[in-house]
Amino acid sequence: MTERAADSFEDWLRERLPERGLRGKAAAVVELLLSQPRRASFASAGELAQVAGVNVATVTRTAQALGFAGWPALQLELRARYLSSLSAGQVAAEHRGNGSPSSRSLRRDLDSLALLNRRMDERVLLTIAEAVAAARRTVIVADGSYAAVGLALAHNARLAGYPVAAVTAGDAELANTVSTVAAGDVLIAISFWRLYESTVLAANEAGSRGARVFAITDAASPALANAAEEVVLVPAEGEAFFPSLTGGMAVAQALVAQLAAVDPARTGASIEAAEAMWARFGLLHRRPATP
Amino acid sequence: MTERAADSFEDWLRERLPERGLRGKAAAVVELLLSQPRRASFASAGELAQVAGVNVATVTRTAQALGFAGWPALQLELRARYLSSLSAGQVAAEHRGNGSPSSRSLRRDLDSLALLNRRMDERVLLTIAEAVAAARRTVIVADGSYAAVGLALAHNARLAGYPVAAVTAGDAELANTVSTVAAGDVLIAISFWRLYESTVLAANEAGSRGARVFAITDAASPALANAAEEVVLVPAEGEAFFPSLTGGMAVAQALVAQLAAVDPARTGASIEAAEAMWARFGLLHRRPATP
DNA sequence: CGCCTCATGCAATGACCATTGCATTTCCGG
DNA sequence: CCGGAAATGCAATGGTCATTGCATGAGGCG
Repeated sequence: MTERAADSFEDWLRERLPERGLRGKAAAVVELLLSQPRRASFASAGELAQVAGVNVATVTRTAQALGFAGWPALQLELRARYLSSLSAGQVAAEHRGNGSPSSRSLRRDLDSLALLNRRMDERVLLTIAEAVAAARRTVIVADGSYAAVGLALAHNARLAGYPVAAVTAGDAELANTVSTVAAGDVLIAISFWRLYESTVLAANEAGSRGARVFAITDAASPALANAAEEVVLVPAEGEAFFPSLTGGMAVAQALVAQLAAVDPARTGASIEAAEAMWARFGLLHRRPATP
Repeated sequence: MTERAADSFEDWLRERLPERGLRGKAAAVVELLLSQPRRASFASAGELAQVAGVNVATVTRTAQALGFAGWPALQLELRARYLSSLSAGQVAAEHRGNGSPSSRSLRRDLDSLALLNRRMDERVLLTIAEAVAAARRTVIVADGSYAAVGLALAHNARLAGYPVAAVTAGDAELANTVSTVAAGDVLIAISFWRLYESTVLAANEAGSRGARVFAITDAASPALANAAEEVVLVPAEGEAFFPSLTGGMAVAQALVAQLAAVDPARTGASIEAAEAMWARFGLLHRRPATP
């Protein structure tokens, strides 16, 4: 979907909300429709319910709260909007495979990354990179399967020469870490699909202690958006049950590239030091000479 | 669909026809798939049958004649191709950003992922997924920044219901783990850019103990290729100093998608158990009502 | 024209779908 | 804290789905 189309789609959907709003589970369904429009276009109410962690009846009732007779009626509208947001291509994609789950997964990740490229406001990435570069230290909060993105970001940011640590090992460590956060620090909260309570608490706590807070997420969760100075939205719609971390990893990669450009001399020196250490410890396998 | 995309789609479909061809009604179904790809992407077999003037059983049997298990399997492939044909032009046509490091990084990751989609031999992913599903247990070796990919793969494979562990914390732990590897196990070595000596040793050792060894890497390293039954090549060229893990993450995602399809009942039960546990521990944030 | 093979329709079957009434849970306001 | 209203889950229900065995029809060949 194009950026303008996405705004229009979201505006349209939010206009249909009842005046008193929606509570917990129904709101989760709406967020899922917004963050996974492709799935919403095809999936059964049962599948949507499973992904959103609600009962199938709630999907039906949410559709009705939005002014439709039921799920099929809502889905028809969602599908039409989703398809019309895709423009007719002028260049054929090269199609591979026979529709296996793995090839579908790769294709979906490609689509998500294309969307990410179109949507990304690089000033936000620049803001975050500069905040990290200027920070006393940076804490990245990421748990469960999101930990991978947090770890990669922290590891490479450290290689780039900055004091960045990822907290991925549970609530106790997170609480201990956040209790030391102060003004001058940066906290980056990474959360896709389902939002951990502890992540929200950490973001709010860090903010109230004067740290700058940023979020990398796949849905416009008000709880996290309220806590964060900037939010990076990343498509994370995956094949089957699992959200895809490919877009998140690409954002982590982009952030580090931007961070490395803030002070090239500092980053260069840090990398040289790391390389010297690798050589001293004999960590790397000697590649045979190219034939 | 564009003319060239239609030719490719049509070529693909006609290649799947049985050698002796199709007669009357089945041929009408195929013509309908070609002439109304959007309907083919969404409609039930019953609706297609009605439009084509055939019995619903003929739709199923035509799908089977084309090499699919049934209508849903064929439709999934048709849908993926139809959507790709709509969005592919966007992948190729739109270029964003003014050359900042972050936008160059995102762009490069998109190109890498497009390359990965074109090159990927999905039979290799299927082989690995089936090996993991049949294994006594699976060990993923990934260190340094590659740890992120290993952790994500292990975490999601466990969610899918399989005994998979990642070793990411250094040589001592790796040695201890490999010393327990035996026939019936699987070892997946993940290594990009620079190849850790310990990774090569672990792969060789596991192989000599009778385990099946697979590698996910960005270069055709003879040392690792010799040790591995199959090698998945992933473009990992990143912006600036750092290799990009985006392609690696996409492959991990694809593997888990394939793994989840090996025994859907097992994976479904595992996910249900995990969800019940999340609910019991009150881990997930309740989203507030949307205003 | 007759025979044989393959294609196709009919109908039974099991699975999944969406909806809704009732009971329970949750949230908000006093 | 309590009560009431709304949200939500459970389960029953009727409908639609896709598949497949059996019977019949169609087409091709001798």
